[in-house]
Amino acid sequence: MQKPELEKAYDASKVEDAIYRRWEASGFFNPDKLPGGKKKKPFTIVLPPPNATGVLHVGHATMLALEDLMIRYKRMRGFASLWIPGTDHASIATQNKVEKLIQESEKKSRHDLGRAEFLKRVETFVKGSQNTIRNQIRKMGSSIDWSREAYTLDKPRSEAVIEMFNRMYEDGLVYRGERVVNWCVRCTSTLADDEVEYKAQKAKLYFLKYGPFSVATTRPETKLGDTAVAANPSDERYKSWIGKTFELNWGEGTKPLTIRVIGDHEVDMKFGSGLIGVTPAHSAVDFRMAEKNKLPIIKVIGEDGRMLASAGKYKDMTVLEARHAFVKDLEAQGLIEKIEEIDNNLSACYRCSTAIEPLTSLQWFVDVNKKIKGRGKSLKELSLDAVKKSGVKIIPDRFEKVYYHWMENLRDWCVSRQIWFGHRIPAWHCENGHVSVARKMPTKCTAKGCASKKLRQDEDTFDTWFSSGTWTFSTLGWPKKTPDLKRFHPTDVLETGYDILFFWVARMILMTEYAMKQVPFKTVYLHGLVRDEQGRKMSKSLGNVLDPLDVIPKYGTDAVRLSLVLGTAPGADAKVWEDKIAGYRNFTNKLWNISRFVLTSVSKVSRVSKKPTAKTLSDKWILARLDSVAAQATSSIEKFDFSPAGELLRDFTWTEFADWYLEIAKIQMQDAKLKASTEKILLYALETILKLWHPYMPFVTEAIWDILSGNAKGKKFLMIEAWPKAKAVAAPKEFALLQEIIGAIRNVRSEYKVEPAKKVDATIVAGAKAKLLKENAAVIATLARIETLTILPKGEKPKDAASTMAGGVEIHLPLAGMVDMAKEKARLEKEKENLTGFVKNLEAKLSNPGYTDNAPKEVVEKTRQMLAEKKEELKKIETALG
RNA sequence: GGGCGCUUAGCUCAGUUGGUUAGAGCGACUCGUUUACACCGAGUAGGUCGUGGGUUCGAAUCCUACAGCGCCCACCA
Repeated sequence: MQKPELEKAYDASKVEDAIYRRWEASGFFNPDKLPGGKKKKPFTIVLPPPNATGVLHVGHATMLALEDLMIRYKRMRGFASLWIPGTDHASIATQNKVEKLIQESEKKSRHDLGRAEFLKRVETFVKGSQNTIRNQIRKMGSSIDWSREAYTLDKPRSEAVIEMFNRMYEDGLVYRGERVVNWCVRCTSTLADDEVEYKAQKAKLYFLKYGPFSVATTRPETKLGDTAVAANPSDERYKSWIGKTFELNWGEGTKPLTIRVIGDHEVDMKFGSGLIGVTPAHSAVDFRMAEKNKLPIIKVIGEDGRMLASAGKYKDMTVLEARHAFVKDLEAQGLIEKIEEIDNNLSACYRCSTAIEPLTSLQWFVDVNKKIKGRGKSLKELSLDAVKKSGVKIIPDRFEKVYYHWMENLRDWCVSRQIWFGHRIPAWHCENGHVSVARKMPTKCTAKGCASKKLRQDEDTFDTWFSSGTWTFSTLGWPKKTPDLKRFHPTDVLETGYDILFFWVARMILMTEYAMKQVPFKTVYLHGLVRDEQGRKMSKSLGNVLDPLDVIPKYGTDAVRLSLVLGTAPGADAKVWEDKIAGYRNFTNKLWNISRFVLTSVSKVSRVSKKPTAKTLSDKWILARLDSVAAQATSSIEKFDFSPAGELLRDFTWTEFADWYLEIAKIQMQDAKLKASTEKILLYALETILKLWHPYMPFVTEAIWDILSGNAKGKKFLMIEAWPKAKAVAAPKEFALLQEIIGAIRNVRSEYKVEPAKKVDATIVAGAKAKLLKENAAVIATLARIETLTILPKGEKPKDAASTMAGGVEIHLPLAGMVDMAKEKARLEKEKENLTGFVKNLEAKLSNPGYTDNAPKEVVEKTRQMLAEKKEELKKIETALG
């Protein structure tokens, strides 16, 4: 065949899109279409569905790079690799985004548009987002099965959500109740406990005259809804009061309150005055006290964040307005004793940062503590068992503890949201106030003794995590018993950011254990946050956001992928910046040029898949290293150590293969006897290296593969080639000697400022190693740029020569006229000093019985050998110095 | 208030179960257009491994206390 032509520099932007199209057209992203695919063992990953709120950021790029790496690796290992794509409707996030857009462009609120029109707008927006996301996923080179794409709000997933809720309802795990919930005033919706964020702030602690007491509070306005005051039962100051009631009057325009004094062990005697004004409607803790003590509940804050009529003259004021007005009025009446500044947490909505109002509301809850019929365990217990007993492994494992802690303290999950965009709750209210939960709208009310036909569906929608919690099995067809579900569930790996361990990972485990009686995945691999070079979070306001779509055209997808995978560890935040990507772009180019050299210098380009025979020491060395590297990389990848495996591959490819073997191959190919075997080794090594790199940098490796396999019969994509199988073997030590000698000569040349192009003579006094060195004289001479290389078993140091020691042999470079003898002496003195220290060190060690008695025999033996060698070297240097 | 993580060369990070005088990439410096690659090659400099104590023949590695940075959890009204 013709010699292939390769551009001098690899230009990723010219080849990537075409390669992706060919991959996609091949159908191999779908495991069923792989040769023999139906019989292969499955390996499944579900893509954590990106929110349909817009574009993917560099965190998503990390996720895609890691997941594609695993998927491609397993595909090459012979698995039916299935990676399922999809998007998440992300109810609150998406609704907020669209509301903002409409507000900006049309100055209209969602209420101005009405539910139906608003939802239409959201759907249009989502379709656009999904297209952007699909395009970005393709750009990253993701070998994902587009034929199985899902969306959390499409029909099959909606059916799954409805089925899930109905089953839970039938099992008595779902209830509707009035509880204190986290209420976002801006979103006008509830939030789950973990959807609330806390921000440290300075707050004023007001000490109020509170009937006969003094009560401290940071939220005076809520005191208009107090129905009790709580003291620690062992607090001597208030003990006698417990059980008594008194009248509390906050002044004109407010309603007098009847306050009961209750005892509660949760009250901290040391905080404030040791008393808590109990506001059952606006504090979860107070609500529990109210339940225990059967206290009345007075709601003073409404769902719009304004005071209710129960707040008297403060009605319709916002919470903050009411606080100011109320404090002013109290001051006027002399009811404020003092004001202190304290540190506390402000709770805020995780989607819009608005302050959260705890308030009572009638909502749907999932009971996590109730034992499930026929299972004997609660959802919480099942979820704990999944990790403790059923073998869900979390990487890094410290997150297992975090998971347990969260799950153990989990409270009932409020799943209803007052959001328009999402799955409507499958519950219907009748005119008589009954509720019917069903899979589809019933013809009449299902409550006993009621047959009302006037039904309207609950206005609320589900928490977005209630639907994404079904992701591993709803994407495979549940509740239908599909072949996919049977074959690919449980999935193998869930790869996602540690920031959604609770939101999503925990919920998936909970819902899957319930619905499937299976774990959703066997391994959870958590990646960290991507930060900028200074370790700051990337954000629009800081202007430090790195957009994958900006850097891909510049450096290529492979370089971007490498920069996100190498130098990072699971669960640890990673820093990424443009120069780092540029560095990996250089490496892609290096690999390209390595290939360019191999493919253009061999006499015939062909596949060499079987390990060729080694004819020289260098051949033996590179083949042994190749085996070891393949074996080590494989075992690292199996352990999810992607970064170490990649670094090993990079060091091997660049340093050992390119800098050493390619240079040696140039020499060997000059030798007619070695030409053919060297070429074979080059092709074999290149082929193996491309395979090993493919999961990390799929584009450049596939591009080279395409040239390498030319028009060969049965040509296949590298993507579906078999992963190299190899056992680690020890590389010949003799090669290290060559490297040492060459390095030492280069070093001396550099010290004496011998121009790299200039050839000099050299004499090596090598003792027993002379034979070996003579066999490899060409390699030494060429790589060290020696004109006449003399290798002797014994000899004297020539005059006016620079000398050095390497691997136990003496090297003399008679740099006539170039050697400054004083300088040469100084250099040797320095080396002597160095060696003397080292030898002393070793001797001290060996004369210490504590060491020789306790250390393992091999270690001691190694030290002895080292000492002998170094002593020998020292002697030679001393001789040289005269 | 609890818990977790990090602290190794100017920067980003490796350092497996404690065992040569601690490594890599980038950056710096010196030299070089050797026909794969200047997105390159050869070489050099640079670290008492956050601090104090302890265990050990031996500690970057194990224990302990402390400091700095970061994160998570929690009902301090």
